[in-house]
Amino acid sequence: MKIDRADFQQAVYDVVRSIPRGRATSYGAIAEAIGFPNHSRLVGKVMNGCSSTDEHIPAHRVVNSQGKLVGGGSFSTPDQMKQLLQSEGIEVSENRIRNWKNVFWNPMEELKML
DNA sequence: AGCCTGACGCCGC
DNA sequence: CGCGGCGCCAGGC
Repeated sequence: MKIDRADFQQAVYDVVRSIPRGRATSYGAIAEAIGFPNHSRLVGKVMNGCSSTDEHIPAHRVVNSQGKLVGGGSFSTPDQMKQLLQSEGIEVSENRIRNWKNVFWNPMEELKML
């Protein structure tokens, strides 16, 4: 099944905007939540363009499955992502979220019942 | 159409 | 625990 760019992008934004402050999720989790388990990379692609949109997307709350802050390159500075997370109370050490297990926010658990 | 790349993820070493 | 390989799919050349 082919994926509609706009639809996929919208779905991703919708999920990301639903991420509570002080929490974070992963690309794979988002992809799974919107029904495309194998499209984690596309989620990343979409997030790459998040800066190009007017929607205020908390892109900094999206990291990889290890809780690592990959993607800092799309921010003003690589540390921007880290700073934003820390300002929300998320502890980050060396480009990595501490307590990732606890900080992780599963979109499926929160959105599947909608 | 073929080839390379990428904000990923998992498994092996 | 870091590194590398492979799978994944869409997009740019």
